Amino acid sequence: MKENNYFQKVYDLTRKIPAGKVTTYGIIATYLELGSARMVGWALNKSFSADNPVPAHRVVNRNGELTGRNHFPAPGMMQKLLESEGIKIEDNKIVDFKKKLWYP
DNA sequence: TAGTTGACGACGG
DNA sequence: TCCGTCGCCAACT
Repeated sequence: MKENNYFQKVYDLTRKIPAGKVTTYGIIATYLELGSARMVGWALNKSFSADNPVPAHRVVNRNGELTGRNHFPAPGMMQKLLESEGIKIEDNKIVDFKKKLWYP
């Protein structure tokens, strides 16, 4: 049952991100017309309490930095998951970020 | 009820 | 080019 809550939209969009791709808070915020990228981060923060798992590790900030990894159960989990999907991480940043970037 | 916080982004100096 | 500040809007205390 989908609700029109804005975090539900974020969850839904985030789940649509294909493996091996990533997107940014700004893109999601703009696409969903949230008005501010902070809302996206907040929604994902609550995603840990959501029933459905959300691949929040595929969402990074506009620099391609894994700023959200500190909010994961394990700090290294985010990088590990991304590497498992073929995304290389270097110094907490995504290598070839532009190539890995996914647009809704 | 009001104030503060927050996984960010854009702009100015 | 790098650092600092302001703005977004909703949720939490």
